[in-house]
Amino acid sequence: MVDSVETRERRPLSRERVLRAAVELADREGVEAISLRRLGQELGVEAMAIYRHVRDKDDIVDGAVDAVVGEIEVGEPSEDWQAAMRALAMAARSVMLRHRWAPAVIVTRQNVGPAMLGQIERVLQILRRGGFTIDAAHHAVHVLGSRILGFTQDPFNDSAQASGPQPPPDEVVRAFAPYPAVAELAVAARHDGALGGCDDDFEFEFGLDLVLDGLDRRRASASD
Amino acid sequence: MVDSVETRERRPLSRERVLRAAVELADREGVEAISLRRLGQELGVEAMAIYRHVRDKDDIVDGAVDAVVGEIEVGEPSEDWQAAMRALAMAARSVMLRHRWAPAVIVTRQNVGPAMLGQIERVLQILRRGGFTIDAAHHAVHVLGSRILGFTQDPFNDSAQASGPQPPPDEVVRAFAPYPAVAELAVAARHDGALGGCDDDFEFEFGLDLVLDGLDRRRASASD
DNA sequence: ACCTGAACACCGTTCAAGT
DNA sequence: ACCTGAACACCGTTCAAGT
Repeated sequence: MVDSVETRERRPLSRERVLRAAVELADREGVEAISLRRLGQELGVEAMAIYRHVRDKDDIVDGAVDAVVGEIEVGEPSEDWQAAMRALAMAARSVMLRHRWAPAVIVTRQNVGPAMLGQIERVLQILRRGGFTIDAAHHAVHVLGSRILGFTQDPFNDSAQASGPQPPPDEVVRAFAPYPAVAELAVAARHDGALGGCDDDFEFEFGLDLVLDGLDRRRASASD
Repeated sequence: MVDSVETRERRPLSRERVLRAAVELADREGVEAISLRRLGQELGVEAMAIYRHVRDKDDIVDGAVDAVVGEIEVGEPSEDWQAAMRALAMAARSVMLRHRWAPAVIVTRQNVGPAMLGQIERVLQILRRGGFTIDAAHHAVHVLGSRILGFTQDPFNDSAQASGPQPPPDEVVRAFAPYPAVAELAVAARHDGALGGCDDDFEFEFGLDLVLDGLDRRRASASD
């Protein structure tokens, strides 16, 4: 045993250890309980020592959220895209039920960590393989959003964030190298910024009409 | 002019005045900016004076949210339930775009103020008049949820809240007198608590399948 | 009756100082 | 190199005291 749990858990303060403590604390007492001082206490260290390993409190909360998203289990997706999406959604849900504070926090922040990006990549791949065009997959990601998946922010998201000097496409591709489907989408949606830069009004109405259609179909089938 | 804007706006501190200041402050600087001290400053009063008119900070935030929800304009709903729901959703959206901090806050808190209750009542009436059964309307409210309407909390909501000694049905009806459709639903759903007491797993899968079906239909129509 | 001052137990964050 | 003490500018909330 080269690296026992004990040695990994004890001594050297690390970003990972801080984030793990934050998740556990939030699980026990809610996100509100997360504070530098409290976390220090939990880790047997003075609060200020934590600043050596994280930028600030927001960094801790974002990191804790991404750690939670990272817990979502991911077997090889089924061939049937609906079955694959359903399995992913249920897996996401069971994780969020273990960390009930997480969905609300995800919805508040617009930070997208690597785990979240990984899940978005997974969703896009399932959809693309299922025959969705880039555009259709894009809209689908929005509809599935935080409500169904618990790991995408969105509601009334002001997509104005992604303005400013835009990096050239190839740079975008390089940054998103581990996430090819996300990169593909980012480039495709480039007319108004990489990812998140999209027509909010359209996405909203797309989701709205999808839901209204679905409800109407169920209403009809129930009253038959 | 019996009650000019000046006299209404100035002098006597009131709950309404506090909430209005809170909404304005959040609009300008985000929810984070809402604090007793800051609000006092804004109102030209010492922070502690505010406690005469609100219970605590949570009361202020909940009140501010309900005030925002109250801004949603509500003409006489169209005969066609889909058109009526669409109009309501768009009205809700435009309000939430004026108060971008609100949706995230709504999602966090499980408090349901009178304005929110009024909107739920409206939704239920539209659906019932559109031919939905109580059950179907119930599921519809969940699906429309915070994502579409911006004024219903829900995501991964632990419905365990409504346990404990249950008031008799007629008392529920009395409390919900101004909201007959909500009352109807509350009584109908009483097997596990008035409103919010419902099978979360079922609601989740209902919404999930509705969205997946809708996406599949659109994917198909796009690739034809 | 309504507002205030002072106090308590907390925050996030910085930075010079310790080892 | 890594952690700490002390400090700053904030929090929510209570309560005795002022008018």
